[in-house]
Amino acid sequence: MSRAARLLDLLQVFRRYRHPVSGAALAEELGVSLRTIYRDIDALKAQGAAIDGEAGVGFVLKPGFMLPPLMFSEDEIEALVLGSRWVAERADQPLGQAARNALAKIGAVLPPDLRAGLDESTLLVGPGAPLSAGESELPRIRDAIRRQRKLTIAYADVNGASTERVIWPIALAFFDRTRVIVAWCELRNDFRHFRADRVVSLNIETTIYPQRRAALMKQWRIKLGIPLRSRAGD
Amino acid sequence: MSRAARLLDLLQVFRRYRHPVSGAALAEELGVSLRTIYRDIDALKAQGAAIDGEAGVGFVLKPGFMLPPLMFSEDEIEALVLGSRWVAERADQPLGQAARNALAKIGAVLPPDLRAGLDESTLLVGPGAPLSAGESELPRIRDAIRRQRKLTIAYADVNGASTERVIWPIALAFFDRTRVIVAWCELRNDFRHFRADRVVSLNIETTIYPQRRAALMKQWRIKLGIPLRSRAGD
DNA sequence: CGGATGGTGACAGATTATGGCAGGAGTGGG
DNA sequence: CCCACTCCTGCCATAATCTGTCACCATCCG
Repeated sequence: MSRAARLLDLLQVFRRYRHPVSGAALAEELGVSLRTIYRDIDALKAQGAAIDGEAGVGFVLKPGFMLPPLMFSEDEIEALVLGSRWVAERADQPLGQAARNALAKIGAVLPPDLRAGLDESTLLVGPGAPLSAGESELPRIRDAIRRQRKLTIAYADVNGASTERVIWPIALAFFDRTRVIVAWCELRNDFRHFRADRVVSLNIETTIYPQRRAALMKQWRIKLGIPLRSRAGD
Repeated sequence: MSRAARLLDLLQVFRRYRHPVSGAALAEELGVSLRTIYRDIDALKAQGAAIDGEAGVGFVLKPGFMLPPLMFSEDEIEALVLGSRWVAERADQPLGQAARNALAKIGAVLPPDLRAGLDESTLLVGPGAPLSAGESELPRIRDAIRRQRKLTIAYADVNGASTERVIWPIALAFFDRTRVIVAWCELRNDFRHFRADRVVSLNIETTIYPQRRAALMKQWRIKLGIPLRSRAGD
């Protein structure tokens, strides 16, 4: 049996047992040495499996590795498809690809009658202006936001003069024609907004900025008087 | 990338494309040689995947599939949240609500660490122009499209002159500032686009229009020279 | 027919997987 | 405290595999 097959088997075994399983038991079940089991589990973890190993207990696959079946109303499906199409059309390439992947995954766990709605969806998104040259860095900007890393940018202001700044990026706002980075600016010691297309160069620092993003976000919202909005459930 | 990872990737690619994909395309997407793709597909088949290969056509993963898809990646969650926020901001009220509801359902099946990403998501959508008065009927228009019902509308053209028409609505296109109904117009006997904000009044007829929406859609796409787009990966 | 595409076999070289062993460290029970 | 059990890591030599390339055939389509 190939290793790839064994890894999938291993997942099935985990889904079968709900209780902790010892590595030795897995080794015997799969006909392979204990050392190999550890390596396989490493491999699965590397692919995002939430496998929990406790000394003296065993391994458990925490729920959430596989996508469970989902049920949506027709409106909800249309909303998801429309939103994903907009992302695919207007956001950066990796994010657009992610939108398509997400939709495909949802489609795979949808009951067949609803799945048709995914393909046939009748809500279209008009084409957007292509991202300008400077915006090829959007994926890295998103990465810096996510990991709360400082960013050194060369930024051309409205007059074309370029300044170099260290900023703490906390959000990325999508407008019809521009993308704007929301950040704390070390130069100004205040929140500032930077149009992504005016970012001339960009470097992600290794240092994490000294306040939590959520806290900064809250301050920013207060400063602008933006109520909590665009939340999942309100 | 390890082989096991690539096999899972391959499955996801198949889920994304719903149409036959050539081996060469897969090879390029996964950064591997064509021969290896054939070997990988063999491996997946050996594990029970129903992958159909036809000469001159390509490969398709038949929805009789296997393993449920993996959990969403961080990018995918961000894409879903961003898309839903856009819908909540720019589409009509019921659809926006549906977007939020869908997100809440997705949140319910997310493991805690990813769940946080859903709530804290840092991608924002700028406010859009509020829907104009005439667009309060968008939900009913969507309903007519979905159920393939004829629609009688009073439509103000660019000069303000109003005409009454019977149309067969097949899609609704979202632009930055306007929403446009794509329909077959009985008056003109051809496809026409109607700005939703110029629809003065609207009545959903009980009769289903005489051609299937999908067929009309195809004709419309051909007429406009729109390739199948907003689809996975092209 | 020609072009595109699926499918197979063979081979050499690169890469990876594997088992065994040694040792560390945390948990739970006596 | 000790002990049994377990997770976990590093190392290493050997075995297995994976991979790209090339050649060739089969099949479908216009």
